[in-house]
Amino acid sequence: MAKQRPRPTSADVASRAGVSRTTVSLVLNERGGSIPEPTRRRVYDAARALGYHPHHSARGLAGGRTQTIALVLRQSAEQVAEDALLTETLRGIAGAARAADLRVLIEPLMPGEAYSDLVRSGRADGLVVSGPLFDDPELRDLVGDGFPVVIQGNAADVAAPSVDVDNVTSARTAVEHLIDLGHRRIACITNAPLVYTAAADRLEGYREALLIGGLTYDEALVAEGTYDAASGHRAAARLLASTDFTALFVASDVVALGAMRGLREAGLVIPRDVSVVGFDDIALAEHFDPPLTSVRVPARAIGEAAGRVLVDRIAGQVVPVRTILPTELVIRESTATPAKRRGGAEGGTH
Amino acid sequence: MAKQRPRPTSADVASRAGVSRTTVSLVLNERGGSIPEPTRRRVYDAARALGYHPHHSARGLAGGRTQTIALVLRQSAEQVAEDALLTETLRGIAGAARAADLRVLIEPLMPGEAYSDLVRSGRADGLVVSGPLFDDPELRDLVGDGFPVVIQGNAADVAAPSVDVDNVTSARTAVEHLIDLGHRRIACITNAPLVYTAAADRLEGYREALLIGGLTYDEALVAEGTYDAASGHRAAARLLASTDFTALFVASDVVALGAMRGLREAGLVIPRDVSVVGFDDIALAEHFDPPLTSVRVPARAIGEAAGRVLVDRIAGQVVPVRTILPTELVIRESTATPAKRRGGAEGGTH
DNA sequence: CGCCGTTAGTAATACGCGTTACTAACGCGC
DNA sequence: GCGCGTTAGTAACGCGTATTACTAACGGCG
Repeated sequence: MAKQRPRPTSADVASRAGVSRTTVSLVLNERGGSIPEPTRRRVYDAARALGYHPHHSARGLAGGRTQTIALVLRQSAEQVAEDALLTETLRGIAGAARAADLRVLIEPLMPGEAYSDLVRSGRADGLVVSGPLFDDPELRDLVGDGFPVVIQGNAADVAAPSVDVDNVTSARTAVEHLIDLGHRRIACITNAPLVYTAAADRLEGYREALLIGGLTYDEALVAEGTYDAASGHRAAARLLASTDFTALFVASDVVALGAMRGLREAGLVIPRDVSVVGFDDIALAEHFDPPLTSVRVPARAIGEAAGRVLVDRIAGQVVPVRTILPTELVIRESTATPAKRRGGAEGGTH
Repeated sequence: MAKQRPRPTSADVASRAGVSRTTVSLVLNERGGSIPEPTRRRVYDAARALGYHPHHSARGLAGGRTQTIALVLRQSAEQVAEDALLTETLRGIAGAARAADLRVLIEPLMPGEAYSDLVRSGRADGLVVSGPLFDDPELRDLVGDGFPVVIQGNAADVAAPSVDVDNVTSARTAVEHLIDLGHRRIACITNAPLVYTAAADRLEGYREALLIGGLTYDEALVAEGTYDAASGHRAAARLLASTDFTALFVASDVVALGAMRGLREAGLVIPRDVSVVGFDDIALAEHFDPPLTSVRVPARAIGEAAGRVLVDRIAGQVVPVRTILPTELVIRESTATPAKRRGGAEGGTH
């Protein structure tokens, strides 16, 4: 086995085509504007005949480019595991990268771990950083040094281009839908601890909707979820134990599924007793029981946009500082007008 | 901005430490067994002081190694999108790679697209190929040439080491659970078209269980799913329209969710009227309504094992041809003993 | 018609940077 | 004083790309 044929080099192609290595390089990189068709063809033919593929490392060494971008996952393991949209985003990035003949490296990076090896060793030409960042001085330095970085999510205080949805407005729209239906006691379960900007933003949207709707924000109606369905289950139980409400906004479909289970276990029927709105519109949301009203986040498009912005940035072009993609509230059967009072003290203004 | 300090090279480290580049290389790669501690320390100190990171491309060019493995996703876009376990597997691979100081490149490869660029350009030292392969001559050639490849899934006719679960036995166990509960009319919805070995194997497990249980295999009880929940929904509707059954084995949790919805829409209650068993045990399965009995597939462990085998293979060690990881049937509330016949033909009309 | 400035087309060469033979110097034991 | 092991240095190598250099053909002009 292991034929180990010795990799054709550009010199092999050159001699077979009867030209110099320079010409081979120029032709194959489509840079030799002045090279006539016949020569070109000879080079292509020779390359194909030999099965020549330029040696990636050599090319990287010579050109200072690795044709690689890295997707840095700055989230805990559990968080990634629950991120139903990550695969889609990844595909989007890969697609955009592929269009520019780049490839994608995955770099899970626990908080505290450094980017330096990845970047300083010249392994990637640019970074898509996914996930929240409280304060990330190393990342800021990187950006300050002019290294191409795109943030997928809220850029916070880092001066890099970002791609995201408008979490505040999206959440507001979702909650406004509940208000429009006539709900007055609307609870909220966050998708993550509030140190994460996405979570904070969605909660802010919830507040804004209440404000606009003339309702008062009540801390007792807010519970914290942590990425997974189990946390939604717990949060729902907590809320049910301490207060009552006719609608529930959960800032993540995954968490919402757990919450729905919690409601059911309390004997409540969705949407008769409680309406539920989720966030993300994961593929499964449509098949929940009942199908979940949710905010559709265009994960694939986010990935594509992030990839494209990074590619452009690497190419030295001017790129938008901020790319905000639209969301859409998908209304399904988990939301309805509140049931007529079943005679209880329902708190708040009637 | 863009300070553009000019990357320290090994020569910089060498001169700062007062040694030669050779010594730097030996020390930093921990290969110079004969270099005394003081020299070693000087090199380390100099490297740290300068923030030296060996240039990846240069290293690859010199050493013929790229310290990179590629995860080749040989599935359609939709399939990947629905693969709830992919993220976990990816993390497993990344973990194993990291432990050997390798990184992971993602390569979505539509059927028909070639590996050659990736491999012949020396971009990766090895491949984890995920997803089914009907007949893949190029992959076979690669393996024949001695290129390190690990198959995640059923290796089929390719002579590369593989990592997988035993789909046949796992499915059999799941269906046996239904039989043990007393079910006699057990339907099946596949997770994918049967050209995929995993799908075929799971169906085979279903058949075996019936056989062992003394039941006859009835084609009318089998419907084909295609990765997503919607297909499960359709398949369930089809089954309900043409036959009746008291239990349903769905070879994918995602598909099962759709099927459950279909059952519900037909007015059936799970598990009272129909028991359902899924496959994969995705994180959400526990929160379905009712919580879904399912076969737990250790996705993370599969990824880790695949990564580890590949790493060892690249290092030239002898690796197991086949690694089969155990599954576990997780029994939840979606399965129960069949209801006493409520008066005759159950065919959806009660 | 011959010379010169161009330009097109291709070649020669240097370079990027770490690794790895191979080589040399050094100190030690015998 | 010789041989050996230890320790460090020299030089070549891997392979493409960028830059500079050169050659031949071509057009214009005197």
